[in-house]
Amino acid sequence: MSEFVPRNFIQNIIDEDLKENRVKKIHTRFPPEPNGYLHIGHAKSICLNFGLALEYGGLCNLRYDDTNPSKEDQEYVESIERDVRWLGFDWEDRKFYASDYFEKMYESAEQLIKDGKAYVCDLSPEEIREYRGTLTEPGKESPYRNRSVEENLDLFRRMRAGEFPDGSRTLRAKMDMASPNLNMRDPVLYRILRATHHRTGDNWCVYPMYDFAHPISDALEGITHSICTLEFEDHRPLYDWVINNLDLGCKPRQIEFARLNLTNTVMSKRKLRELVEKGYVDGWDDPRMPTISGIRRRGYTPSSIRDFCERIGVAKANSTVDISLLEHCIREELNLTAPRVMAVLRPLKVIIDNYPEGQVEELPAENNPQNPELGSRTLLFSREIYIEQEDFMEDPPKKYFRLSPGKEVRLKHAYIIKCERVVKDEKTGEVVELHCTYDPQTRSGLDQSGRKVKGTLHWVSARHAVPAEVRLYDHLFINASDQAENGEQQEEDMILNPDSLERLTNCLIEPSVQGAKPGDRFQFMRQGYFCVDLDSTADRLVFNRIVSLKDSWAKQGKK
RNA sequence: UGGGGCGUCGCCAAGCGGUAAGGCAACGGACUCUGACUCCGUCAUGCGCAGGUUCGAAUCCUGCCGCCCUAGCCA
Repeated sequence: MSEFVPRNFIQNIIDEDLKENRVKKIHTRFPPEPNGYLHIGHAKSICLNFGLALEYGGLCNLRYDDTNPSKEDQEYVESIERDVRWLGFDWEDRKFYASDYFEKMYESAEQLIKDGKAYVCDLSPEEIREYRGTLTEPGKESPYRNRSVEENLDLFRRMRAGEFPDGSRTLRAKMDMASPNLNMRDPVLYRILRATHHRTGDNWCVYPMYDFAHPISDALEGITHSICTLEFEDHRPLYDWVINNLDLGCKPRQIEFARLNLTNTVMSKRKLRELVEKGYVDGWDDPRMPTISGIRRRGYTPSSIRDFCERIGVAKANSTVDISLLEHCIREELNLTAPRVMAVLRPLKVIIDNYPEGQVEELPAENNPQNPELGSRTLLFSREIYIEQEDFMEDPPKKYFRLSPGKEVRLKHAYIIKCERVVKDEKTGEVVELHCTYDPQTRSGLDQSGRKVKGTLHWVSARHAVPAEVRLYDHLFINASDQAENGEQQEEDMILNPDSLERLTNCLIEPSVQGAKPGDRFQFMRQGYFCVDLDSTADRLVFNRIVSLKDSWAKQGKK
């Protein structure tokens, strides 16, 4: 984990608020709408809000912003809680719902009416739009704007009582139809909506709008810093208006920051939903998805995500973080914690002609050279083994230091072997088998020969290896206008990567992985970090590639 | 077009008038029984542009330019 912890502008604001005694103890909240699955962009917000509370010895609430029953569902609240917990944060007994405050919000609305600051408007949605004006022209006042307090109160109560059809009337704040900020042109506070709410059922047929509900929820919970994304910047005057025109005993401060964008993926709920619904991925938790559930299934650790969120920083400039930073974070952690194991993904048979038939040798192998505490295991070596197809080339390029005819390599933790003969399929010409000889003097740890070879290969014993399926993942999207020097990548410029998943079903892995459970992580030597998938069964393991190892040889090839 | 916000290395991002942190990526090299890891080195005379103030400006002022948000009874 990095020790580098940058201070961001929000921390500066909080420091100032503390210093000036505007607040004594900070209190934040993470306010998702339960209408979809959380993604890594939400993780940034979660880490920010809970992280700030932790850092300053304050509190952070979990609060569902459930003011629109037509879009929300209980299914989502469960997944949200699982995800926040998985990330390592705890809201203790502070799980709230905006819907908990519906009665209080309703009372607040009546108070605004009594104060002459809100009115019931009979304009249709289309009319409201017309009356709102445009970016350059001021709006017109609603003909219902000057109803008496009594009439407004009566109408509003009857709205609540269900006397009017959906959409027929609204409660609006009396602000300024000429404001250059369209949000201030008498915004709607309440609408009539007959939909069953996931918590309040059919108790209500009027529901508060976000702009009214959010500041009230914040104030009621004693939130000191209400952190949201940039698009709400224009709503801040409205947020403040609600806070200042109601006596809620608390004046939270709204602060906006830039949401996270990542290269090679999409983040909008709409596009993620589309991937799922059109079957481009297997579900919300498909390991290629940037959802928290997808990332978790892929094999990322919570700590690597927290590290990532810390490293990307918090600022107000729109930005797109290179996904290689995320990959760096998980590699860095797993390098220290993941046991190493040998797995052959695309097997090529090797027969060691001078190795005694039927002999099996036990070879000791450390589980993690970076971390001796992870101990060691015993490998089984025999006459027939498998190596990786790409570790042999009949006609190798310069600087290829793997196996080729007449050349030598070391088998990791075992012997140096030499390739003597290549057996090919007569029809296809495909290499099907290699015959090699080994040098008994070169056994790892006991090597007296003093011989040096450039290449070291991973391998498995044919008799002892266990079969497995391995799923290789690549970026979900590639940039169509690839490597455009102009930097920032737009979601629109991206096309689905047709090779984002490669399923290998004939993999062979050393027997020590037997008994591994879903979620267990390994480094497959020379290949990458892998995680046992949920699809594994008692007799067949399935692995997800979390991330490959860096590969400077592959990079050579691209030049 | 009104209003709001933002422009510091390929990507993030510090910096708050005293002479451009750091991370990722990239590129060299060392080491290596993982072409991994690790280590060493390179990578902004420059902070959107142009003027101005100042002994001194990424930081202050003026004017431009570019990008994002905004005309839901969504959040």
